[in-house]
Amino acid sequence: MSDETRPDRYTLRPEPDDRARRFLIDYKEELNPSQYEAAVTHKGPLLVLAGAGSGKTRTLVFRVARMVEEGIDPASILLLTFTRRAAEEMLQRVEALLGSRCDRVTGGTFHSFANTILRRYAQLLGFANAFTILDRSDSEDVINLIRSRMGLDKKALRFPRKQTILEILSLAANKTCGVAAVLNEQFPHLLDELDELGQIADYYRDYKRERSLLDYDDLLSYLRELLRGHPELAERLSHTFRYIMVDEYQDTNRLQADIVRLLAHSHDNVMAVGDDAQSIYSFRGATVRNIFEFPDLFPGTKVIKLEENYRSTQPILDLSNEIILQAKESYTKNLFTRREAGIRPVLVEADSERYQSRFVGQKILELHESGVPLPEIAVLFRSSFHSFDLEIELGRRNLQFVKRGGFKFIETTHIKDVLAHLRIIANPQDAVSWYRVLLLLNGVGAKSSERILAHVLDAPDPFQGLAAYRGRGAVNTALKSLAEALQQARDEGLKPAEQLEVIVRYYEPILKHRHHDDYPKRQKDLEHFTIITERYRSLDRMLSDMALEPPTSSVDNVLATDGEDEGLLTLSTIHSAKGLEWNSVFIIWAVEGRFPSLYNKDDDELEEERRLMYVAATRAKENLFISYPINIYDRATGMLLNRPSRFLDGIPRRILTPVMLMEDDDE
DNA sequence: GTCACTGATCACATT
DNA sequence: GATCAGTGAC
Repeated sequence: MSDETRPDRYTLRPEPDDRARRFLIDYKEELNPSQYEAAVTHKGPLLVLAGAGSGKTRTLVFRVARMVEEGIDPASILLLTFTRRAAEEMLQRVEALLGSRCDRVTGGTFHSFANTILRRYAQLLGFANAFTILDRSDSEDVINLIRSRMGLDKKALRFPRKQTILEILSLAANKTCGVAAVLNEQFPHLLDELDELGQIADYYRDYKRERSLLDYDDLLSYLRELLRGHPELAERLSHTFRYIMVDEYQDTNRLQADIVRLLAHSHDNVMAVGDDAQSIYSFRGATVRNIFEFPDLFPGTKVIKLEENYRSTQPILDLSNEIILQAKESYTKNLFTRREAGIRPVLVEADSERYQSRFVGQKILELHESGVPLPEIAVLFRSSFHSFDLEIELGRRNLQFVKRGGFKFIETTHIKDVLAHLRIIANPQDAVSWYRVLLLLNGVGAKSSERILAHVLDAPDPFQGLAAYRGRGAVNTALKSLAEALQQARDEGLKPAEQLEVIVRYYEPILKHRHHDDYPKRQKDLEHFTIITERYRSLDRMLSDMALEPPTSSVDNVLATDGEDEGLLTLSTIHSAKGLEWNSVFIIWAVEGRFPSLYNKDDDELEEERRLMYVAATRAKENLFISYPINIYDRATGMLLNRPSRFLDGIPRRILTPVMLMEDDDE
C-alpha cells in the first residue's frame, strides 16, 4: 500500500499541560525532550539514534507505558530485542509503572519470535511443527556428514573445515546474498571451491528439510519465506502486531530488516533504536548500513537523536569520545553529560599477565572496601579465554563472580549428549540427534550408525524400528538398552525433568566410560541440569529454550545459574556486556594482538574492533581502568605482544592517565 | 572393513 | 578442551 492510499486517521492530540494529567505518568517530567518525542510518536516509522548511556531503555519503557495508557492493546505491541533478558527487563519495568496490564506485550529475540510463529505455521512451508532447532555445533555435525558423503574430505587439496563452511553458508543466509558473493568479499582464497560449496549448500538445505531440522538462520529465512509466500498470513500478523519496536538495530542484518519490513507491511508503525557507533556483530552478517538504510526501507521516517549521556562522568566520556573520534568513518552523535566531576580513566601497564591479574584483584577489593558493591563492578575482555588467569586470582582472593560469554554450560559434551536423547523423543526424524546417540554406543562408529539409522528412520515408528534392529553381539545389547531407555522416557505422563532423569540414568555408565577422569564433575552438571529443567512443562518448549535462550552463565558458573548476580562481581566478554553498565569497569588485555585480535586485519574489521573498545569504555559510570600486560609471547602465532592497543594510541595523558604498577610484595 | 585409542595441533565474538 | 590424522586391534 502506498503512502497515499493508506488512510491515516490518527491525529496526535494537542497537549496543553492540563491534558497531560489524564496520564498516570508525567512523561515530560520523566524524559528529556528528545526522549519524550520518541515516547509519544507511535504512528509511522521512527528511527532513534541513541548514544551509549542516553537512556534508550528508559525511553522504550516509557514509550510502551504511554502506548498502553493511550489505550493501545498491549497484545498488538511487538518488542524485538537482542536477548530475551533485555526484553524481560524492559517489560518488568513497564509493569512496575503500570501493573500487569502490559503482560500481553510480545517480547523476545528475532529468533524466538520466529520460532513461535513457525511452530504454528510451519506446515505451510511443508515442515512438521515439531521441528528441531540445530545449534551451531549440531549444524557443524551435519556439514561434516555431508562433506564426507560427498567425498570432499578425501580430496587431495585441502577443503575448508566445517566451521568455515558453516560460516560461509550462514553469512550468505543473513546477508541474503549468494555463496559466491560471500566468497568474493570475505573468502577470496576459497573461490576455487565455489562449486563444491554450492553443492554442500543445496545438500544441507535438503537434508534439514527432509528431517524437519532448522538451524538458527533457517528460523529467520523461513519466517521471511512464510511472510512472502503467504500474503494473507502476513496481513494477519501485520494486523496483530501493529506496533513494532526493534532494539539494537545496528546489530541486525539484511534478513532481519526484510522481516521487519514484511511484518510492518500494513501499517509502517516501526520504531528502530540503535547506535551506529556500537555496531559489533558483523560476524553475524550485521551491517551498520542497515541502520542508515532504515529510512529508505521506510520512507517518511522520523529521526530522533539521543545525545545526552546519563551514565558516565565527563572524564570517561572524554576518553570514549576520543576512541571513537579516531575512527575512519564518522558517527552521527556527540555525547555530552552534565556529570562534570569524576576520576580520570587510568591506563595500567603490567609486566606480566600475573601482575595484571593481581592488580585487578587488589583494586576490586579496594573499591569494594570503599563502598562499591561487587555487582557494580565488571571486568571486560575481548575474548573469553583472556580471563582465565584472572579467574584463578579471584578464586585465591575469595572473590566470587559470574562469567558471561564464552563456552556455555549447555554446550558441554555431556549435556549435549543427554539432550540429544530428548530431542529424538520430540522429533523422531531428527537424524542429527540419532547419530549422536548411536555413536555413544561401544562398537558403533560412523558406518554402523548409518546402517542402523537407515533402518530406524524407515520404520513406521522409529522406536519400534530400533527395538527390532538386530545387531551383532555386544552392539545388540547396547541397542536394546537404548531402545528401552527411550521407550521409558517417551511416556506421555512424564514431565520433561522426569524424562531427563530416565535418560541420565541410562547415560551414566556411558559417561563413566568415556570421561573417567572428570566423571564426578560432569555427573554433578547433569544433576544440576535436571534442576534447571524442572520449571518446564513441555518438552518442546524446553528444547527450544535450550537452543535459543540457554542459561546465560558459562561453564563453571552453573551454581550461580542465570545469577541474578546477587552479590557477585561480573566477568564478561564485551559482546555479552552490550547494553549493560557498572559503576566500575576494568578492561584487560588492551594489547595489540589480543585487542584488536590478530585475526582481524582488514580495515573494516579493525573499525569494528575500535567500536568494541568504545562499547567497553562506555559501560563505566565512574571508574574505568584499562590494563595490559607487556612482553607476552603468544604461542599460537609466535608473536611477542609488546604494544598497547592501537585504540589508545595518541590519547593525551590528561584524558587517559598512565600509571606505574608498584611492587608491594605480599607473597 | 570398522572402531577405539593416542598424541599433536589449535583455540574470537553469538542467536 | 576439542578435533583430527594415524595406528593397532578385532
